[in-house]
Order: sequence, then structure tokens, then C-alpha cells
Amino acid sequence: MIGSGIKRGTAELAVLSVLQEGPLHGYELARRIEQQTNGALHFTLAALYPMLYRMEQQRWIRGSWETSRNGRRRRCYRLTPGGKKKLAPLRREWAELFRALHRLTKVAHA
Amino acid sequence: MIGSGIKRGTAELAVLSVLQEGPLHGYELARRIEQQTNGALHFTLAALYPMLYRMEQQRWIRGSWETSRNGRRRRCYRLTPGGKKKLAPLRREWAELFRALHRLTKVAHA
DNA sequence: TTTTGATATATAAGAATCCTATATGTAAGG
DNA sequence: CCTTACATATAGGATTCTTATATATCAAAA
Repeated sequence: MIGSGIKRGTAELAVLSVLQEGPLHGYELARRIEQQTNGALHFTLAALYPMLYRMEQQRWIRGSWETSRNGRRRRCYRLTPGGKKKLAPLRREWAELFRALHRLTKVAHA
Repeated sequence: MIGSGIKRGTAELAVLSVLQEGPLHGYELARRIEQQTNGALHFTLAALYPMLYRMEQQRWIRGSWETSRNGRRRRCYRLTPGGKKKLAPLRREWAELFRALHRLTKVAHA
């Protein structure tokens, strides 16, 4: 599993990417991130809940309380149009970071 | 230039990679990182100096005071054997993060 | 000559994002 | 009944970046 120092800042991209597949609640969101990265990327729920709150304030996602048949309440988040717009430049910025680090470590080898 | 939220944690890899080319002092180190990434990655010196200090405590780099002909004192850092050993797993971890994020964003597209 | 800009290091205060620990409560299975 | 999985939430702390500030030398321009 990737260390916390290195994966800083990835949660935002991860949440937006997973929500692009469809609406989800926090608990399931955490599991999808871990599953889809084969366990490489893991976030605790204590880290995710405040982040979901912040992203809702920024209008990138929208949460709504739902009650499943069992009577369990849970907050379901879906991507807003603003969130979709945010995703593209965010991915571009990450790609740019990868290229930058690749250049740095490659130069050292040359 | 890549935002500060995203590039978190990259300074360590950047410093070790650049120092692999040869010994350098802090001021020049900051410029090399920026140059070799075509300006994509920028760190302020106020961020680098405490980091160099920490890395020296961890025995990844070793600093020595030098006085140039001008009479300017500057601290020259060189990679230690321990620092070289650290570089390989660090690069592997970053590569793993890239793969993880790639999977996440790709899945959302499929 | 005086001042500006590049060189060079350093600390302090603050923001952002992650962690662990803790709290609360329901539902299902052994 | 007790444990595990589900589900959300807050508090306190760590790390790593930021801006602002301080100090000091040297070269070139005004």
C-alpha cells in the first residue's frame, strides 16, 4: 500500500473519478478506490468524510440523504456539472506532474 | 506550474534525483528542479532548507560548508550511500501511485 | 556612488491534507 | 449474546507545503 506522504492530494482526483461512474455513499466510495487500485490506494473514512464535505461546499459533488429498505440512513453523493468540469484539468495537472518527475529521475540516469 | 496541493511529497524524490547527478547547494538545487522540469515543478527555498535539514538527519544526504573564491559561504550537499538506497524504492512507490491513478481514471472512462 | 538584482541561507506563522483514536448506532450471522 | 460488517462523524496530531521576514555578499547599472 502506498504511503501517506506520497499519495497526498490524490483523494480529490480519486473521489471525482469514482463518482463519474455513478452516485455513491462514502463507505462504498472508500472501498471502490481500494478495489480499483488493487489495494494500492487506501483512504480511511475519517479522511474521506471531511473531504466529501469540502467538495460539496465547492459544488463539485452534491449529497442527499437516503434511507435504504433496512432503515439505514446514508448520504449519497453524485457528481455535479461543476465537478465534471473540474475533473479534466485536474487529470491534466496530474499527468504533467508525472512527466515532470519522469524527466527528473531520467536525467539523473543519463 | 503545478499546484502545491498536487505536488505534495515530490520534493524528497526531486532532491534525491538531482543530487544523484552530483553535489549541489540549496539555491542551485531549487533552480535545477525547476529547469529540468521545464518550470512545471517549483519549490521555494523556504521549503527546501528545512527539508534538506531533515534529509541530513536521516542520513540520506550529507552537507558541508564551503567558501567560494568570493568569500560566500554555502552548504554543499551530496548523496550518501543510504540516500542512493532510498531512491530506488521511492521511485517504485511513485510509479505504483501513477499506475493506481491511471487505473482509477481509466475505469471511469470505460 | 548609490541602488538594484542575483546569490545564498534561515526562521516563523499559517494552510492544507492526511493519520489514529474515539464515538455512535443498525443489521446479520454464528 | 457477541462479533463482524455497515455507516457516519469529530477531535487531536503529523507532515509538508505556503508567504512573509531577516540577514548578508557581490556585480552591474544608474
